[in-house]
Amino acid sequence: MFSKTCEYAIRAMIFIAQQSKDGSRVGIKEIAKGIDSPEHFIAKILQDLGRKGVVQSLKGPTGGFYLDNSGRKTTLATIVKAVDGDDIFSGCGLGLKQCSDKHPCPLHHEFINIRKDITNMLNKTKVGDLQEQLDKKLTFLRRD
Amino acid sequence: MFSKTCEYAIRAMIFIAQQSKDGSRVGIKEIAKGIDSPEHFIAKILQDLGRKGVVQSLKGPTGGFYLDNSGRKTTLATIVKAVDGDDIFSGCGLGLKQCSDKHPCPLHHEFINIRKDITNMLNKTKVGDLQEQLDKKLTFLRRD
DNA sequence: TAATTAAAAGACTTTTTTGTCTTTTAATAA
DNA sequence: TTATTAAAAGACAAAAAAGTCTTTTAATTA
Ligand code: FES
Ligand code: FES
Repeated sequence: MFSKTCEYAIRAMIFIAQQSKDGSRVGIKEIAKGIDSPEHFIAKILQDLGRKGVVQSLKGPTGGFYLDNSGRKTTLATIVKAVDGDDIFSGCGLGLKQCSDKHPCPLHHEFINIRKDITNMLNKTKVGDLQEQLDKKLTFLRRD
Repeated sequence: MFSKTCEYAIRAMIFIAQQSKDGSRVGIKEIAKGIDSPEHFIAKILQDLGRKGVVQSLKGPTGGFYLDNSGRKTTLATIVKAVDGDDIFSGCGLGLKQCSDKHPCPLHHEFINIRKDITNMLNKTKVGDLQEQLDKKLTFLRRD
């Protein structure tokens, strides 16, 4: 469904939302442990998201990654688009060069319903909402 | 959603169902042209599906790939499982080592609905059904 | 201001996926 | 039964994804 990069990105964003809700920042090492990802790999992913304005960061002592209140309203769709592009939102399920109602592949009519559900889900789900459930220990970002 | 290999496999299966419905066989070159895929690549994919009993073939002159009436009832789920494994049917959407109701990731409750829709769709859709729509020129396997 | 801290940047490696090419095997037809 | 045809098999190669390591830059703190 999503690339490994994108899975890590989403998990990291939720973790950062949680750890920085009091206005503090969280470092790469803590993030990597918190979501069980390779440290340098998630660093690169977050740098990329930083350049795109999806996450915020600060260097130096007491530095790290954080999300402000508006960042916590970021939708999963924003993250997925930034990392994986918009293939999942508009690409053909059977790999035709483009998806089209006028020139549909055999799976088109079934597929666009599912694609719409995925799109709706990603558009409506905000990082902050997921973080709240995490706070209540209702969900988890790693398997211990 | 699916790997390139799996996309080609599904398109090839539908094409073979169409071209062999009169009891004849269709060669690799024709299949590659018909679905716009690399010739040697789809050959390997179909050999693999052949070994797994998902498609039938015959060597020599007048040889090629074909599907009998029972093969035409093959579901997309069978093809997807044979090629991509069952990640899409049971894997965690955020990449946790395993998906579980007891230890759900933040996306779990939203994700299992979509996964169920995908599973239902793949289980109910048969190669022969898709081939019929193709015959009526309602759908296409390539973009010209 | 100098030392320290932590992200940013970028080069590099490994693994997986995707794609290509050549040789072998098995079927048919002359 | 020999020549021909087409899939099977398997070795390679290229590209993309995933992961690692080192150096640089920009903050903070002493
Ligand atoms: S054309 Fe394939 S999903 Fe739309
Ligand atoms: S645990 Fe992630 S989808 Fe079920």
